[in-house]
Amino acid sequence: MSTIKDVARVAGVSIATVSRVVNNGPKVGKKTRLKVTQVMEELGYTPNANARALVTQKSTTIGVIVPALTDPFFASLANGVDTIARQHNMQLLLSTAQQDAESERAAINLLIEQRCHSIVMHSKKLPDDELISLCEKIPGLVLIDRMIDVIKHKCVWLDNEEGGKIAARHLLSLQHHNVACISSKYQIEDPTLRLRGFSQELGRAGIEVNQKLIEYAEPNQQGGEIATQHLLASGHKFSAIFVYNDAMAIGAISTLEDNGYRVPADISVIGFDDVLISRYSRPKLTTLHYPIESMAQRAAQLSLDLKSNASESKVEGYKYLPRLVKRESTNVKY
Amino acid sequence: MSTIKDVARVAGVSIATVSRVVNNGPKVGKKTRLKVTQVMEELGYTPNANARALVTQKSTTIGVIVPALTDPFFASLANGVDTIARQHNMQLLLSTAQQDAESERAAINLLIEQRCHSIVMHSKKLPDDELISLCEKIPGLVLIDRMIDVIKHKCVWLDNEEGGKIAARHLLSLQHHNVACISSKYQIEDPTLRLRGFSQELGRAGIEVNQKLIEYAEPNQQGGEIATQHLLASGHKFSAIFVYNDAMAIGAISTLEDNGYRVPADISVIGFDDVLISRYSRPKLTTLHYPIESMAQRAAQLSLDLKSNASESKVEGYKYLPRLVKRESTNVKY
DNA sequence: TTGAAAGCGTTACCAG
DNA sequence: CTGGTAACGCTTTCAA
Repeated sequence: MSTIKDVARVAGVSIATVSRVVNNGPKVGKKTRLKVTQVMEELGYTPNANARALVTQKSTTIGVIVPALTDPFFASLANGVDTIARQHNMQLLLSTAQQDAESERAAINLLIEQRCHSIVMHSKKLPDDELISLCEKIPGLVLIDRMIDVIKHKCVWLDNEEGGKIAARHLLSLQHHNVACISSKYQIEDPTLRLRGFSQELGRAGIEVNQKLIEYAEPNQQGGEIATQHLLASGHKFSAIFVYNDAMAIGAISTLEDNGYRVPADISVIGFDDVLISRYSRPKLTTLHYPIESMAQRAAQLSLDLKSNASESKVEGYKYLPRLVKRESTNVKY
Repeated sequence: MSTIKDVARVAGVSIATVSRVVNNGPKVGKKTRLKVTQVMEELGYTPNANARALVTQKSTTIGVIVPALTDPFFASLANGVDTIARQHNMQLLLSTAQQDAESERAAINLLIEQRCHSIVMHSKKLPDDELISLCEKIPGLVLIDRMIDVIKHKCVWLDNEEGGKIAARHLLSLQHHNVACISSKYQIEDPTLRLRGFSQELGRAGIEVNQKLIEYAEPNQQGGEIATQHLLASGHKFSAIFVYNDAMAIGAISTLEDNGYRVPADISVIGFDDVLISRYSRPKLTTLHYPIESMAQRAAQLSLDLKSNASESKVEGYKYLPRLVKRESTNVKY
């Protein structure tokens, strides 16, 4: 791979001149510029970004940390960051982290080694204090889907509690008073908050969620199926289910129908996230839209801003609200 | 951000020694090593990958070029590469390309600038010759989902034609003799090959596909809906449809049902790709599994191999076969 | 308008 | 076992 020196030699100029041409620098004779351009073409010269980054101390790369791209939710997240990256002629450097602290730590370290311009990180497992000191060390670091009060201004998150409330209001408006819940067995923040908001709002209407009608399972389709079987087996009556996410909701619907219940005629089901499949399932899923792609764009933009004018940006952080998407899986209680 | 020099100074040793410690090099006194490690910790030192790459001429990054991560198909592709990357302690550098030559060209250039270790590229629009010369220039470049004979050994692709044949055989085995086809209006390689294989195999059974029963549309759900409307409106009889991809197939099913046809009782539908939604749709989609994740892993591994022993590897390239996944949308003709 | 040279943070070779 | 030093490919003063 030819270097700037090769070009300089062949073109009969100094490397400084070549550099100027490459960077569209000013003060280059028209003839020189032409000659150099020609030689670059001829030699197939491509500048070395590493060398550039080294001397300029700036990279054209935005780091992203997510669990895995196979999950459409995280693919959208990455895609959102990519959108912003492209607008700034930058590229994504992806570092995937398992769902454990050690792995998240490794992922961020790799990104630091690469000296990314800035970083958008999805971290559920690293403790607050570690994230806080990381934020101190890395000006362009932004946390997505996580809110830590001290570093609020570097966070972009969803109001999960409000999501639960919206779901509750929707079900209430459809006259459902006996509601079941299917939550994630991994009681990290999100499921807890959603459930809390949901219960609170029902409480305001004078309805208490029967603890026996709350099931905890793996947050996937199968988990939804199992949880629903339990619910059904419990013998308690309910006319609607608030489910932790769409995959579980689809599992729930499938089990419900297998047991002779029609959705939404007999039982209403509401999911969360509004991932792709919720539009393809039958019946189409009523769910809460999680604007992850916009949030990711916001996060990416924020990371860029933080890096450039590390001083200002008095923003309080960005809190997003989920939005009810009424489709077919909920209906007024018959 | 502290550098190797800082560490050396504080630890009272030379940078050469620090470098040895960082790289777990041999010949370092136990005490020295301890001291240095300590200082590194203290200063929060992280080696600079750019500087490293510059001097060692090797990067820890694998480049990937795909259209966009929002498409689950490409997300899986990226994920496959990531899996291999992780096994080798490398990271993904993502460069997204619109579906046009200029954009693909830009994407690959960015990756070359970054001096990735190797590259897995999904390119549908760049002309063969350009890709061929690119392959000459970049030892670690591998093409996925594309087969160019001259550089076969750097390609990983699916046998689309065979996919069409498999679909034909399946439908034939279910006694379907009047079949319609829905193809993509973008007659790039894939749809053409699938259709060709399909027709050929039917031909072998003495059945000719009625040209009036072939529809071309946008390769998405809506396209599938529109194409199906046309099919229905044409007045021709058919008991099965071979659809270009799953999204279109789902659209087809939905239109069919809206018009009073039951799937598969009245009409069978077979898709292609086996993306996530095909398992969630109702009825669950019979389709041809496109092993994109394995293929991506293979491609990534190949790119790594090509780079290390550029000489050997007499492989003829990797051709993958789609596999029939029989679910619920096809059935024997009543 | 151009060139010379310093230096970015590392590695790796050669001495000691 | 340790240190000195020449690269790696490039940008950016400073002079000319």
